[in-house]
Amino acid sequence: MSTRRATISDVAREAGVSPSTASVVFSGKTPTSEATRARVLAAADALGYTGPDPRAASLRRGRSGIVGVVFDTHLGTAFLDPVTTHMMDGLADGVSRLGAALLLLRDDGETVSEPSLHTAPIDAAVLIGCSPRMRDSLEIVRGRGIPVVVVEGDAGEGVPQVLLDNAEAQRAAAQHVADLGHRDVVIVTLPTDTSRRRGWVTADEPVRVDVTADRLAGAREVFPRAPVLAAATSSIDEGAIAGRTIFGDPSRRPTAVIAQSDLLAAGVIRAAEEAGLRVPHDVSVTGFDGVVVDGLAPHVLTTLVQPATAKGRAAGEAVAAMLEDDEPSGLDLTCTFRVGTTTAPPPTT
Amino acid sequence: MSTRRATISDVAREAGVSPSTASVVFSGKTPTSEATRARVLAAADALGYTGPDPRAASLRRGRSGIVGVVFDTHLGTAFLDPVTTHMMDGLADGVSRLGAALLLLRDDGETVSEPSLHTAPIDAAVLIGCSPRMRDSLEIVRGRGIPVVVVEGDAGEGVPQVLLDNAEAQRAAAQHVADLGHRDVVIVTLPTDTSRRRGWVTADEPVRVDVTADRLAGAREVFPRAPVLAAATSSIDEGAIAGRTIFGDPSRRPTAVIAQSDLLAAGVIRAAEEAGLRVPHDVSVTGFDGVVVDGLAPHVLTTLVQPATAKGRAAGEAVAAMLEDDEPSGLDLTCTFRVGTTTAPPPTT
DNA sequence: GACATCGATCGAATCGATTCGGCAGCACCC
DNA sequence: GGGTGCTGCCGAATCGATTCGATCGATGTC
Repeated sequence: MSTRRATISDVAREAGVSPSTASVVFSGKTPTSEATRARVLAAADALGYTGPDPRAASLRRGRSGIVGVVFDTHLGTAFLDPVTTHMMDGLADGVSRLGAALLLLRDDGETVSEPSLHTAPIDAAVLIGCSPRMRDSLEIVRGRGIPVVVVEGDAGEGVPQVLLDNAEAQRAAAQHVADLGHRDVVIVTLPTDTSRRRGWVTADEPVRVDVTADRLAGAREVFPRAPVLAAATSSIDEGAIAGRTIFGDPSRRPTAVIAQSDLLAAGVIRAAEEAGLRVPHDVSVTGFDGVVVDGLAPHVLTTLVQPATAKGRAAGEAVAAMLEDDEPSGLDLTCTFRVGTTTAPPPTT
Repeated sequence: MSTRRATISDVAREAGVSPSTASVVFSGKTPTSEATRARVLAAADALGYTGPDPRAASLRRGRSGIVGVVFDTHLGTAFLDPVTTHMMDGLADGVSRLGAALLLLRDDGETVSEPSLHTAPIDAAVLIGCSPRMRDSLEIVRGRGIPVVVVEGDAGEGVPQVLLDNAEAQRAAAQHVADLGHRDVVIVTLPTDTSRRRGWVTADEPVRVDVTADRLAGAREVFPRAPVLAAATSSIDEGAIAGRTIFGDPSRRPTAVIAQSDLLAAGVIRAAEEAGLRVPHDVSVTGFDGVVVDGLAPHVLTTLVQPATAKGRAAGEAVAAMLEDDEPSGLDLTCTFRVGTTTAPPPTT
C-alpha cells in the first residue's frame, strides 16, 4: 500500500494525456478543454494525488514562495516585543500578494545545525534591524544572490531599506522635554550591541545597533551631555532595572528620563514609583514606539508612535517588488509625537 | 556579468573533478582527500558558488528542512498571546536538532493566494490548537502524506498529540474556589468557535474548540450551573469587556470569576476595579496559563501554570522523531496550580 | 609477485515538475 | 477548396543536485 506517492506522470498516464497537459491543468497557465481538465482531476483523485510536489516545482520554477525573516535573537525574545509582532503581521500581509509564506530564521552566529541562511530555500530575505551580526547575515544572503530588504538598518548600496525617522523623532521628543524646562536628563537606550551588555555608555563609545544609535543621536542633539544607560533588551523588566539604577542614588536623580522604547519607559516609571517618585510630578518619562503597554494605566505615555504594521507591510511589498523585477523601492516612515500624561515641567525646588 | 549562477557541475569542471565528487565535498557524506577538497573549495570560491541550491537538493533528498506551523488567526493576533510565543520558542528548540526552520502558515479558510498548506514545501506540520477549521487543515496535510503533530487538539488516530490536562487542572482550580466558599461563580472562556463570537453561552451550546471545551468541562464539574461568558480572543482587553458585562449589573454580581486565561483574568480584574470592587476581597479571580502579565502587579494571579515552552519543545521533538522514523510519541503535560493573591473567601454579607 | 582490501573518485540514473516550440485538427473566409 | 488563424495537446529538454554501484590505484599480506 505505502508504495511511493503518485507523480504527475502517473496521473497523466491514468488520464490518458501527456504530463505537460496534466501539469497545465494544475497550474492553469494554459487554457485546457473542460473535458481533459475533468479527466485529469478524476485521475488525480483516483490515485490520491494532491497536487504538484512543491520541491520539484520550485526547482523548475526557480522560486519557492518563501521569504525568510532573519532575527538575531531567540524567537521568544523577539516576539516579546510588540513592535516586532506588529511588524511580522504587516510583513505577512505585504508578502501575501506574492503568495509567499514567512520562514523564521535565526542567525546567532555559530549555529551549526543548518537550516540557516546558507541553505534555506528562500526567494528573498528580510533582515530585522541591523546589528553587526546582521551585517554578516547580509553578506551571506547577498552572496547567494537573494534579494534582501533591511528594516531599520544601514545596508549599503542597492538594498532597499525601510527606515524610520528615528533621529528626528527622538530629537523632537527630547526638545519637548527641554521645552518643559528639564536640564537634568538621563537617556535609557536599547541594546547597543549584540552582546547585550547592560550599563552606562560613555560619550565616545561606539553604538553598533543602528536604531539605538539613531535615536541616541537625536536625543543628544538636545541633551549632548546627558548620561546614557543601556538596557540589555527592550522589556519592562529591563526598564525597571535601569530605573532602579537611575533613581537609586537620591542625590543624583534626574528630572526626566528619555527611554528608547515604551517597554523600557514603563519599567522606568515602575522603578520611579517604587522609589517614591510621582510621574510626571517628580520625574518625566518619554517612550518610543507607541505600542499599548499593558499595566501602564492610568498613565498615558508621552511617546513617538511608529507605524509598526506599516513598516512590515512596506518591507513585504518591497520584497514583492524585487521578485517581480520592479524597482526595489525603499520607504521612509515617520513617527508621530504623542503627548501623554508622563511628562510635565520639572519640580520647582 | 550577470549570467546565470554557477552550478555544482561548473565548480566540478573548474576543479577537474566529477560533479559527484564536488557534491560530496559540500555535503561531507563521504570522505574525500584533503587535496581534492581544497581544489573544489577553491574552484567554488573562484566561481562565486556559495553552496548547493536548496531547491535542487531538497528535490533529490525528499526533504526540505522546513516544518510548518499552522495558525488560524492573524499572526499578530496569535503572537499577542504569550503562551503561543513561548510555545514557538520551544518549538524552534525542538526542531532545531533536525536542523529545521519554522514556516509560518495561516489557514484562514479561503485564502486564495497559495503559499498554503497545499503547496508549501514542508517536511512536517504542527497544528496549534484544534478549531473546526484546523480539522480541515489536518485533512489537507494528512492527504499530502506529511507527518503532523497536534498541540492541544483531538486529531484522530495516528497523530501524536501534545496535550495538557486542561480539564483536570481547571477542575482543581474550581475546587479551590469552591473550597473557599464561593457559590456564585461566572466562567469566562476562550473563544468557543473560530467565528469569535462574544457573549453568553447556553448550557447545551456546543463548544467547538478543544481547549475551551476541556477547561469548561473541568470547571463545570464543580460549578455545573455557573453562567458562561465567551470572550472573542485571549487578551486583557477582551477580559475587561467580559468583566464589564459581568459586573455591570450590581444586583447580579458573582463572588468569583473563573477565567480561562491569565490575560482574560487580568482584564476581569481591571473591570472589577473599575466597578469599585476589590480583588480578592469583594471578588476572587482565577486565571490559566501562568504567564507573566504585565501591569497586574501587585496582584499575583491564582492560576494554573502550564509548561508552554515544554509544550512547544515536545511538539518539536515529536516532529523530529516522526521524520527520523522513530515512534511518534505524544506527550501529556500537566499544569501546576498556583495560589496567588487574587482568591479569597467570599465577602461575608 | 599475485591477490585481496580499502579509500577516493567517477558515471549515470533519478528526484518531479514545468516550459516552449511545434503540430494536429477545426472553423472560417474568400 | 486551399489558405489562415485558433485551440488544445504533446515531446523533449531542463532545473541542479544527490546517490550508489562500479572503477581505479595504491597499499598490505602471504
